[in-house]
Amino acid sequence: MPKATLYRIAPDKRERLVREAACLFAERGFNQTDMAELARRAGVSKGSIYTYFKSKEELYIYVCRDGIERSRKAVYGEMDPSWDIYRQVEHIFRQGVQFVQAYPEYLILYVNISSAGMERFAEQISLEVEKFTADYLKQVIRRDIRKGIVRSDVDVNLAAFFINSLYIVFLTSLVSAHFKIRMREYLEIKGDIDPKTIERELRSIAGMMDRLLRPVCTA
Amino acid sequence: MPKATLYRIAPDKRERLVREAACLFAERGFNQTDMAELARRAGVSKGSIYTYFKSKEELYIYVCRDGIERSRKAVYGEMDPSWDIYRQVEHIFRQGVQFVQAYPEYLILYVNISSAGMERFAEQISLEVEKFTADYLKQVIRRDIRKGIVRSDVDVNLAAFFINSLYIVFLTSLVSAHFKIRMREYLEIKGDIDPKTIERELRSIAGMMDRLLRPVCTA
Amino acid sequence: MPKATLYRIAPDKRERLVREAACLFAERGFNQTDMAELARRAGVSKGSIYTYFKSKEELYIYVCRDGIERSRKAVYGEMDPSWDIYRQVEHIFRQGVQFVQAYPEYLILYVNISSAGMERFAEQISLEVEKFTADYLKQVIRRDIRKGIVRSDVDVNLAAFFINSLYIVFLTSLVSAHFKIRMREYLEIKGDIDPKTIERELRSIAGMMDRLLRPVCTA
Amino acid sequence: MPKATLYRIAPDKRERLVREAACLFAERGFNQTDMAELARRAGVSKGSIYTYFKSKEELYIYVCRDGIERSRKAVYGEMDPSWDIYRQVEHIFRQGVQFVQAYPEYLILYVNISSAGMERFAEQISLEVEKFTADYLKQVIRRDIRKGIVRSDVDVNLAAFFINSLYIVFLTSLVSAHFKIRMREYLEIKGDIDPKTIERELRSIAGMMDRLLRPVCTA
DNA sequence: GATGAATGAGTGTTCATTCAT
DNA sequence: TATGAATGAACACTCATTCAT
Repeated sequence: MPKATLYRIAPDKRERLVREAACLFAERGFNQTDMAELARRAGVSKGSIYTYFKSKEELYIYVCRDGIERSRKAVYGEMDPSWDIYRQVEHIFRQGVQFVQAYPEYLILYVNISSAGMERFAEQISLEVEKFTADYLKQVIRRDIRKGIVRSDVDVNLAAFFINSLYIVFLTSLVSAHFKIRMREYLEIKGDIDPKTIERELRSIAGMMDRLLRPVCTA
Repeated sequence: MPKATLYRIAPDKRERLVREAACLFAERGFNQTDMAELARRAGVSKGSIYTYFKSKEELYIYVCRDGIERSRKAVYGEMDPSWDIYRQVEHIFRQGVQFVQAYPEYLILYVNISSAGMERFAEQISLEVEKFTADYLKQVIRRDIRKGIVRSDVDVNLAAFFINSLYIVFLTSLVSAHFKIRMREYLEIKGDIDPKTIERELRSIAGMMDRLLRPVCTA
Repeated sequence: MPKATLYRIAPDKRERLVREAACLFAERGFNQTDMAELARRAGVSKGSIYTYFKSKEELYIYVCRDGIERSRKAVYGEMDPSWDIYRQVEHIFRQGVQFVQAYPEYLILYVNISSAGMERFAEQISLEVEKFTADYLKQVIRRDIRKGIVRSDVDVNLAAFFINSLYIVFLTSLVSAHFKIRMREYLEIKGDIDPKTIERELRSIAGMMDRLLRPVCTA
Repeated sequence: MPKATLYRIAPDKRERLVREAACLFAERGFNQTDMAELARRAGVSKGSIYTYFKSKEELYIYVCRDGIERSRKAVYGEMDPSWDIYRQVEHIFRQGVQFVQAYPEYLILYVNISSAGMERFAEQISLEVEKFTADYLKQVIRRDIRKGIVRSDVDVNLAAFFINSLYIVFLTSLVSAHFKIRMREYLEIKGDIDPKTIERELRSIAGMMDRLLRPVCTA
């Protein structure tokens, strides 16, 4: 979707532009981001951006897709598909936390797609983000039902939906002002949300997964 | 925070303005909402709005708070506090669904507070929304632990956090373009998200609550 | 020119309105003065002002005229017309300084009539302010030429013009930001313009008057 | 202070903009000048103006400073510093008159800096205008005292102040509605203020200078 | 391919004045 | 007579996009 020109310029330059765009869009939101400011930050001219992308909208979509890819690589990249669902989910959460702390901008972009007036972006992007994770989780759950390590009466779709919902809320609580305040209130955290708290949450989420999916041990 | 004038005008007029504002803000987002269009829709002059509110921002905050109040009334209004947590949570979800279907704009406003560039609103509003629900849920859970109908090893804060997270994600899936697509993908819903599907989800959520909180029946 | 209503209200109220108007107009200028703010400061309603005056413009003119009258009373009120021109001019300057320090707003209003976009006010007010002083000075100078205490080759009109010019510039140097800076630069005044400096200037001006008007003493 | 862009555009375009701005600001005053109208008159777009200047205020200051420079060139440009103070002052007045008749807008801008609500401009501009003239006059007066052609008991600062005051009032009488009316009243001028009257005034002012500064010829 | 000057529609807010009560 | 809610034109400034160089 970006113009061919984008791929002809120095990779460094492209990377810088795309990264600055992600940060700026995440900082201000789509509408409030000024193409001139972006150009300045990225060290290119306003005109140049328009030789790479047809419009601000196209750039935005490109940046979002790029973010999805990066996060997927970070989260699923080093995962062994043979692990059981419990280990995989824990890995996903842990990698997600790490990615989000290094590159909060991409989660912010993800969250923004749900906000008012962003429907046109949702139409173009949402399905591609969600399909991958949904399919992935469902397939592992199904496999582990067959293996007998997930209860057989579990509704696979709902389980996947539920796992991912928690994932989203939890990660968003690390980047959005609102969700940070919310998490602090619920978990009665004073001061910063530190690694220890996060670790505790992660373990507790693992516990929940167990309670929900693991067949009851009947002696 | 709004000017005293707001309370001196005909209630009909005030209601219309505040309702139209909610809908328009939810439709377009804060920044993209044009005060002139709002005035037109509400049947008042642009100048008048500024005799009720100091600024667009103040109006926005007023509308958000008003929405919180309305939703609280709808959700908690007819609830009997003596019910057990399971019944109360079910009631909350059911009333939430109903409210959100009648007035989706207010949930959209809630969701928007998490988007980029809205941090200043989060600072003013988030705590007041979240505190109420957090406190409420925690207190009921605690009571029901004492009553022995909730497992005593449950982390109260995390349980409340978890219940509310699901509540938010589920309701948002009924109003946001992105979350609708996401839910349809996860739950493999073709066509509209109909009452039957919702009912099924609600029951399944109830099941989850049970599994998570109910003491294991050891014979 | 103001409406009859103005004279039917309590004198206190009228005085307060007219005084606040003078101060506010002097502070902000005609165009930047907000009738709502004036109403607030004067403790009356916006509507009321419009029952006393047809328009902001009419009020402005009224306030200017009122200021002229007040300054005239202050400057010429206690002057003995039988004094010679030298004594009278000194009295005028001295009283002018005093008035301007007590009520700087009126001189500011006077100065403003010369600014861009105020021509319509000049047309209504300038002549009435200037005529009085011009006539007065000329007549005293003429009388004192006849008395032989002013040189007979003096151009009466120019002398009056000159005296008044100095009067204006000197007094304006006590109230206008620009003219204060200017006077401080010329007279190398550090810090505030204090009574001592003013007194020195006044004496020096008296000296100038003498040198210009007094017949040369040929022994 | 203006943006670098201003110096990169065609000089014609810049000159036209700056001249139209001077005229319009002088016609309407700072606050009443509409940037859209200025753009129209200058034959550029509103947006363009903002690529040259950060704000209306910055443009105003630029125009004022530009006017000061132009007037200085016109008044002091062809003056021989070796002339005595009498000849120099006469030259200054004469050139001032000529400049003001060709470009009345710049004197109007100067006068406006003294009006209400313009204090922030005074703070930025007044000193730079006044310092030059003040220093210049004082230095020539001092030199001519040493030469014996100015009385040695003259207060140099006051003399400079006085000369410049007359200069301002006289020139302003040629451009401001109020001061025109005033001068006509004092000098009993019917109809226009024509070159003959001006010439008469100039000579009379020269006479005053003599009387004030020239050592009394004691035989 | 890169630049950055030019554009002009768009927007939040102000404010003199009116008029129903 | 007093009030203050209502009005809507006005206005500074922004910004995505274009295009000549």
